[in-house]
Amino acid sequence: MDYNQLAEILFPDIKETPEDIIKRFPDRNLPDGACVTRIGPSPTGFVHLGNLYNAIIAERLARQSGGVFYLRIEDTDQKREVKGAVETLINAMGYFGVEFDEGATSDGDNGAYAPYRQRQRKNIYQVFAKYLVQQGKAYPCFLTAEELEAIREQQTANKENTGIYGKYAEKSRSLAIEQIEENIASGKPWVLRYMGEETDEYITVEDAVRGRLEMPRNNMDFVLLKSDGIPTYHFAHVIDDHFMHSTHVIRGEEWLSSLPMHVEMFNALDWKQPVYCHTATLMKMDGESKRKLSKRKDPELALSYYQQEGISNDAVWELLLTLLNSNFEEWRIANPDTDYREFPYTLEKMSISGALVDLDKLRDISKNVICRMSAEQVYEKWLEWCVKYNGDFAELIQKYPKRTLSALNVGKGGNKPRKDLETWKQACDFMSFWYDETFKFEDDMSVECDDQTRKLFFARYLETYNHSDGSSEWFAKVKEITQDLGFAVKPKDFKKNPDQYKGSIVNITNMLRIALTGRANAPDIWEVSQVLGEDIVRKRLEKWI
RNA sequence: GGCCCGUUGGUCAAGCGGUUAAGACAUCGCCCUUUCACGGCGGAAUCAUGGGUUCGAUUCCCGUACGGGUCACCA
Repeated sequence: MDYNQLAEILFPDIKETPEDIIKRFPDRNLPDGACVTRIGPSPTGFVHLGNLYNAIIAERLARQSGGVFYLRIEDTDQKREVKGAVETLINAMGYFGVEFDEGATSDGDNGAYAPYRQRQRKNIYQVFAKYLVQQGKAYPCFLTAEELEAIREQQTANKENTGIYGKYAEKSRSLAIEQIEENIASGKPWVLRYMGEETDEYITVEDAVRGRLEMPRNNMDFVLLKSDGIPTYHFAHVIDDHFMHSTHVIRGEEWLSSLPMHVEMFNALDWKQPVYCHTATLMKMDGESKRKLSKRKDPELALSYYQQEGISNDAVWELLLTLLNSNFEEWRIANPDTDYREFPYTLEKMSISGALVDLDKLRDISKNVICRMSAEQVYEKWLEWCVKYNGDFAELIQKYPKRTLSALNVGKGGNKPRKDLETWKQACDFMSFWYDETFKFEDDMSVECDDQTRKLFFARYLETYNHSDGSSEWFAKVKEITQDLGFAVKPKDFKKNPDQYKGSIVNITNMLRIALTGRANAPDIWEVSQVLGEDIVRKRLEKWI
């Protein structure tokens, strides 16, 4: 068989040579040790936690080494493409603070290795497809879907491996050049297959997160180019990561089983393999067992879930970092105020078993993240979220900016700040008592004491209330009333001799707190009163007399 | 089914042949406190399993079980 002739029949329009392509995409001029990484999502419109997880690794590796982090759109499957998906992806990543140095942008491409959308790189792939044909390493295959199906059935029945290899490849491989020419002339669809070798060799790959991997060498005649001339993932990955000069390929472990194909291609083209980093799959607890997070069953898989729930982007990032590097939490405790971007991320510390996404843990991280922010930052981020997801509350915040800011400062002083806010969504609920518009009773004060005591207390309280009292003056008055009402001023006294008192100061202050804030869980009463202002305080308490 | 990957408390995990098997979240108890929270102290709770190798295995090797992935002209 004359491979050059075959190549011309298959790719008459391809005039460029591999050398031309090599010239178009010269080496990157980067310092030693700089990592070039990327994410290569398919534009399906669904961005999930796993995308972010891998993106963070790639981003960290590149940024920490002074390298490049880019976005490549793997749109080789037209059927699954969703309009606007690239923009959705970039926005979602941007929300979580992931920015690209180069690559696809919402309206084009940015960078010297463009295009960054695979469908636009068709020509590049075909140059190498043609080259492989010339080398006798690839051939056209005219098998129909039905024929393929029949082969698969036969293989399943024989308990053989499925796929095109060995004797199953013979029919296509043995086609005479005249036959191929005729098939093409008559418009029969064909795919380009790699010429696999029958072999029982093993290959070893040093995976940067999993260590040494051993697997059987590829023996499959896998598809390089689909019938529309667009490459499969396998072929596109090899070509793109070579010419975009990726040093590290970070991807999920579901790619592990196709690794032999990729190794085969790098060898066939005599190119250097990138460092592979196969990451663990994110899992979820389902009843008794762990399972992979699924798009349909688990809303928390979608990145948009975290946005809707108002979970701060920093919190999600920190959660992922704790899953990614087991020493992150230690580092965080040692460096409570440092930006998480300063954390020295390493591949060696990566876990290789599937981590469970623990929403409890996320809440805890989120509390701490928000606690670390200044009131101004909280104000800004919370408002930003509200504008998008809770318009009513956004209005409220903007109607009372001063009060909101003061409210956010309550409990912040001292070295043991309160950690009331978990998420922006929860903040709307927790903060509702600061505004008459949203004030409501969540707890019942009637359990604290009888109606008469209540009336007496509030009457006395308001009578003696002086809004300009300091915290200790104010509390002295509360204690005085408490005592006069026959309640224990010290909770311990009540504990010791419950019969001697009608109750304890705890009941009184609980009642006061509920009257003022509508709930038992709220910050310091005096501070709250100061922020609320005398009018509101009086108005809320008067009704209980 | 073939091939591949994995398995330390409820969860995330440290651990690289000899440890009282870290730490975090959750949970429980106590303390602090005007409540709640915050904080502090403490408790309960883990090496899937059977064989080797070894003076000694959570750690190394083999088998088994369990979980996961993959076997497309999807990525």
